[in-house]
Amino acid sequence: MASRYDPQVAEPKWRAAWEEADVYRAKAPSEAGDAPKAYILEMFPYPSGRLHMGHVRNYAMGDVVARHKRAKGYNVLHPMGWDAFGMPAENAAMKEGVHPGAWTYQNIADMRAQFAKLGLSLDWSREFATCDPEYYGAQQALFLDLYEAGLAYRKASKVNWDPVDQTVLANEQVIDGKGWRSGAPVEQRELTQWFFKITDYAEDLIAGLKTLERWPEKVRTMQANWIGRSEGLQMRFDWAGEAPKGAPGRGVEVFTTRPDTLYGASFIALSPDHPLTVSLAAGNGELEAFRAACAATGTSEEAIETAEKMGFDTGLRVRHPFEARSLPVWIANFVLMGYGTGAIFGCPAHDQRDLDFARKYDLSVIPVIQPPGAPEGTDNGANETVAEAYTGPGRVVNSGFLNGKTIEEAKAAAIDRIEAEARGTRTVNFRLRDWGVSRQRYWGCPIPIVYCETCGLVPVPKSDLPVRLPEDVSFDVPGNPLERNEKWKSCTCPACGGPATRETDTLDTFVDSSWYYARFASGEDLQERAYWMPVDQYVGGVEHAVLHLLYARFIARAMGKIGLMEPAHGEPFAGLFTQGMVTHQTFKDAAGDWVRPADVAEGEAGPIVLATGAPVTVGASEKMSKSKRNTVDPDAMIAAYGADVARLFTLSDSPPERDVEWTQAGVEGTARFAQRVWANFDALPQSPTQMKPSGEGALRRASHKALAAIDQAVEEFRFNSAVATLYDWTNTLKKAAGDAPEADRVEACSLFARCLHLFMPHLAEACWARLGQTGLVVNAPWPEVDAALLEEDTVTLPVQVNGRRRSEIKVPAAAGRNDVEAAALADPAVDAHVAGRAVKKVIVVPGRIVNIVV
RNA sequence: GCGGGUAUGGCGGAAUUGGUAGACGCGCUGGUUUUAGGUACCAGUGCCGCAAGGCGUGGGGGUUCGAGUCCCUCUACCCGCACCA
Repeated sequence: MASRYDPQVAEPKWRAAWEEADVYRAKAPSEAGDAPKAYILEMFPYPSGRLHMGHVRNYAMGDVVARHKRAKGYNVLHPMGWDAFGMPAENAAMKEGVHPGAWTYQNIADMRAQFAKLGLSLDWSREFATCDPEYYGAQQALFLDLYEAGLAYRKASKVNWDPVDQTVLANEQVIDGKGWRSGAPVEQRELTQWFFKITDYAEDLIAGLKTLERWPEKVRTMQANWIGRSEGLQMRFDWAGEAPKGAPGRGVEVFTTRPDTLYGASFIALSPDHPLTVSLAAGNGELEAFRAACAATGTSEEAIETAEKMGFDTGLRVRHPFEARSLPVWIANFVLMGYGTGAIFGCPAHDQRDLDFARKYDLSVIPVIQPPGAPEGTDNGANETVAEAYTGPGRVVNSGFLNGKTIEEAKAAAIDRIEAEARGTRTVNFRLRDWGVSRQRYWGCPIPIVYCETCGLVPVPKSDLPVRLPEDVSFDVPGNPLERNEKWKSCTCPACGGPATRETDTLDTFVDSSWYYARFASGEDLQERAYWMPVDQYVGGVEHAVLHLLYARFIARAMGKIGLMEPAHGEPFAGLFTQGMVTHQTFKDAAGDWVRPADVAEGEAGPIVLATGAPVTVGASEKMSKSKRNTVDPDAMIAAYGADVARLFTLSDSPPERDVEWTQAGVEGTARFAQRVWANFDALPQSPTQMKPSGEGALRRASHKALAAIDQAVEEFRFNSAVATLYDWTNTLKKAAGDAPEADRVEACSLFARCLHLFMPHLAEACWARLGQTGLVVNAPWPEVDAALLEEDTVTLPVQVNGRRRSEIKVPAAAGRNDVEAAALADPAVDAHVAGRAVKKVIVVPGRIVNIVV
């Protein structure tokens, strides 16, 4: 009587066995022997309290890689922890009156229990939460080292202020002019803040991208764009005549990437926030009003798109560097203070913004680049009807000593001359700004600095770390509870013992996640850290392409500089894989409210709400979210189908980098697969033979081919293909049950169980035990492919006539070209299509195909 | 605007990288078991055609004995950045 596999019974049993044997603990470097190391890491979760299907997919992928490496004899580190600081804990505190710490640790406990049920190959002995004082204390020490090294500093600057969360945001956290968490329009405020000097590494962070061969091209490009390196010239336009009162220097400094178009310059434009603009505006009501109008323009995508070019003529003039003429100095709303020098020269013929501006204020347009093949004197800008600036390639014209040169030659020549005349220098500019890390929040890592009335800014001595968060805090009013907590705030100065106050800002939570991988690797032991780093395979969502992944690359370099990590590990993640989301069908009722997919049934005239019969409309399959009511609870799926099925489904239907759609029918298919697998093992004799298989039976060939295919697919992150091969193999095993020798079936099942274990570890243990194995399959070595079995004695070759498949022939694999050709020509179906015509050519690709050309 | 990507049956997708297109799964059709529904199992399923055969990987063109794969060109959609001089 065939038995069924019951995951509800089997899964807890095998998890207990793994735990008892402590199978997933990484070996210390000294115990690892000759085994190479593999550090496999998935982005650690925020402890929201509930696991979602996206987590399941993410961790299932990392688990496949970790198990594969373990089976192949690597010493694997596969840790897990919690990215535990952040706003949701404070929001919960405000809403429910619970302490953020209590809320967070309860969530961690809940999620740890959910994680346990998934049966992941995690080494929990290294678990920590970033809100543990041991962790944030070590982070405070790291901060002090950065301060010592000049990589952390304090300055007053305009910052992005989120009025809802009442905190400062980094540039990376402002999306389309809005706070990344609150969605509130961000305001500009002048505040004194802590910054990390990420710009010191701008060049290195760009250069390092080239070495990251196992990163997605997309992520590397996004980072390169974000850092925004551009080569050009910073130069001065000297004042024509008297310098304006209070103007620093001998002229206006501008940055340009197009020094080849200097002869096309027709105006200078300053940012509304340029220091010269500010000084000119003092006492000038009209200019003040202009600046105010510029500041009022929003920073959203739409506002920028539709913003009218606005200008203000200062009446000042500067000299052209190469020609005896002068240019007007304007103030223009489209010039950003935050990039370059906050001033530009305008070349309307070859820059669209400059052209828009010139047309509006009737400034001259001087074409200096002639497109290739254009006749002499072609108008590409001067004519007032031309509305598009020419930015393509060409030769320089109307440009004195630059005439006739290519754009690249002219750039070099112009820079050489400006440098020779000491008016400027070749410069590289970056878009990247320093990372503002101060947050006016409670639930974060306190910045270990005090302010003393006599000594000023004083770092907290390392021996006094950690600076712990106070427990007695209230969240009844908005703002930072640390700021209001006088008892915590006031302290004595470590230097003079006099009265002092603590820094009340905490660190951006992205600081927490930018070095946790190093902490997992070793705690404080730098030798062990050097052994494990870098992370060999990192797995996570693409939404962190510029935030977390850029910060982590920076901090890894900074840790190299201050001796907390090998400088060679400046790239912390040697391999990166960004997985797609889990989506699910959405439905709405007549009122436009979201309806849970589980409440929908197929009615006679389309989908209806099961309970009421009311019609619903079908929406797109979208990322699971509470607001759209299309989430699927992993716990419910584990209860219904088992963890193995939930895990396998998230990997089976789509390539891992793409989104996968959760469907009920698909999950049921996966559950059927699990039963088919078990049926194959259950069909073996009660005491399977221990005889070695021999010979070259079809089952043995098919099994070794499948093994090789799965091995390669897993290696290349093509998990969906590996799963398809497992399905296929299952069908093969079933068909072979009647006729293959028992020893061959046992061997095939043994290979199968070890492949299956990457994806369905619990079921694989049950299968392994059914084979009479006494050990655990998680400890079984990866099977060797018998290469001899991959080669066939006879091959079936398709035969084409004029490129169309007409027949197939069976020939010995070792047959020579002439024999294959003769066999093909002798085939009756081929002969019919040749139809007596003369054969011009026969192409024989050994082992592949025959093509007869007539 | 700049950058990256995708396009294959009713659906998700596969194709050893230039060599039998559609593996595997879902769905669907027919059958067996079942009191019935469901489950399970068996067979079939790219399109047109009774068949022979023809057509077929977003559109058009090219290279080749042979193209989903390489080249040119066009189109649609998705993602990221965006007044960065």
